[in-house]
Amino acid sequence: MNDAEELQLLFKAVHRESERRLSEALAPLDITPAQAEALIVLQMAQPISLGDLGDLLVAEGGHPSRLVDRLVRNRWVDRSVSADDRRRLILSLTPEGVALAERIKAVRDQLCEDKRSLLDRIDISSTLALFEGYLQGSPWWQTVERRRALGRDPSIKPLLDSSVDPSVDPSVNPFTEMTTLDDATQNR
Amino acid sequence: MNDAEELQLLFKAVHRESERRLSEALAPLDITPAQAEALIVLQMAQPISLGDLGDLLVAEGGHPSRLVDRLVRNRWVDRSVSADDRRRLILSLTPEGVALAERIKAVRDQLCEDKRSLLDRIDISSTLALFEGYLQGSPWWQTVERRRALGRDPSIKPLLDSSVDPSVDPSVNPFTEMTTLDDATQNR
DNA sequence: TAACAAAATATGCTGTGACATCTATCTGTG
DNA sequence: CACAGATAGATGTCACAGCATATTTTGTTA
Repeated sequence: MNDAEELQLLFKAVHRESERRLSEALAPLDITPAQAEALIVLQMAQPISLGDLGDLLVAEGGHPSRLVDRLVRNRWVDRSVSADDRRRLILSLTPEGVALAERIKAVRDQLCEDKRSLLDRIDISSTLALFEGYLQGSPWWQTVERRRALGRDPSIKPLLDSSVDPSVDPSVNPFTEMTTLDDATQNR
Repeated sequence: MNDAEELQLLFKAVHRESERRLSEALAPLDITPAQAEALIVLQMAQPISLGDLGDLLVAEGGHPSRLVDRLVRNRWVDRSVSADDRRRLILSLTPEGVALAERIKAVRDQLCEDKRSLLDRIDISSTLALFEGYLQGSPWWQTVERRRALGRDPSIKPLLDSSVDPSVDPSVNPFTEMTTLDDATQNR
C-alpha cells in the first residue's frame, strides 16, 4: 500500500470509528449521529429552510428531506411552509427538540473531554492542512466553512449563502411569515 | 466549534469526498468502492474464508455476507464450502474477477497520481500518528495493520490471524479441500 | 398572459453499515 | 455418545447516502 491508498483506508476507518463512538454515546438519547448533528445545527440556525440546513450538514446532497422527516416524526422539529415562497419549508425546533439539543451538547462535550489527551499530545494543524487540501474543490469544504462561520456568529446563519447584506433591514427576513402545516402533511 | 468537533466534522467530510471520488472513478467499471476494495483484497489473499475477508476490510462487522453475495451474483467471485469445516465459506476470484481486479488497480493508481501533488506538499506523518492515536483500542486499527501486512507479504495472509507458524508445512493449509456450492445455494 | 425554465422539495431504488437474532456446524467435556 | 457452548455465516430491520426522476411553485420571457 502506498500513502494514497493507506490514507483512503484510514479515512474510512477513522470515520467509522468516530461515528461508532458518537453513536454509542448517543444511544441513551435514542438518536443517531446524523440526527444529532442536524438538531445541533438547527438550534444554532433556526428558523432555516430545508435546503439551507442541507448546506450546513455533511449529509445527503442538499435536501435532507428524509432525515428531517424522522426529526418531525419524533416531534423534535416543526416543519412549516414559508408564506412568501410556498415551495420552501421552514424548520424550527420544538421545545422537546431544544431540550434534546441540550442533552446532545452535553454528550458531545463529554466526547471532547475523552479526546483531549490525544489532542494535547498531537498537533493537528498539519492534519487540518491536509484535510483542507484534500477537500479543495469539494462542496464539503464549503459546508465546513459555513459551520465555522455559524460557530463564530450564530446570528447571521439564515442568510449565510444568500447575497443579501446582513446589515440591511432585518424585517426583510424571509422567515418572519409562515404557516404551520397540518398533521396530514407532516406525516408524509 | 472546538478542535474535537471540527475533527469529527472533517472526518466525515473527508471520508465522503474520498468515497465520492473513488465511486466516480469506478463508475465505468460498474462497481462500488466497497466491492472494489473486496476484490482487490481477494486478489491478494485468495483463497480466503468470508470471516477472514471481513477482518481485512473496513466493512460490515466481520462477516460481509451480503457484499459477497453481490460479487458472486456478478460472477466475479466463487463461493464454496470448506471440506474440513462445512460452516466455513471459501472465496476466490473467477477469471472475470481477476480481470476486473486488474482494471480496479489501474483506476486506483490513477487516483493516486491525482493525489501526488497534495502528498508532495504535505507531510502526512503527523496525520498518520493522529489516526493511529484515534484508532487506539478500535478493531479497525487491527484491520489497517492486517492490510499493511498483506501488502508486505501477500503469501501469508490466509493465516494472518491464526496462531499457526507460516513456516510449517504448507500442505496443512485448510483451504486445500473444498467443494463448489450449487447455484441454488449461491443465489440465496 | 401563456409557455417555459429554474428552484425547492419529495420519492423511488440501490448499496452500505450497524445491530440483533437465527441456523447449522463443530468442539469439548461428562 | 450426548449434550452444551462456541463459531461461521445468513437474515431481518432500520438509518443513511447517492442518484435519478417527479411534483409543485416561482420567475421570466415571448
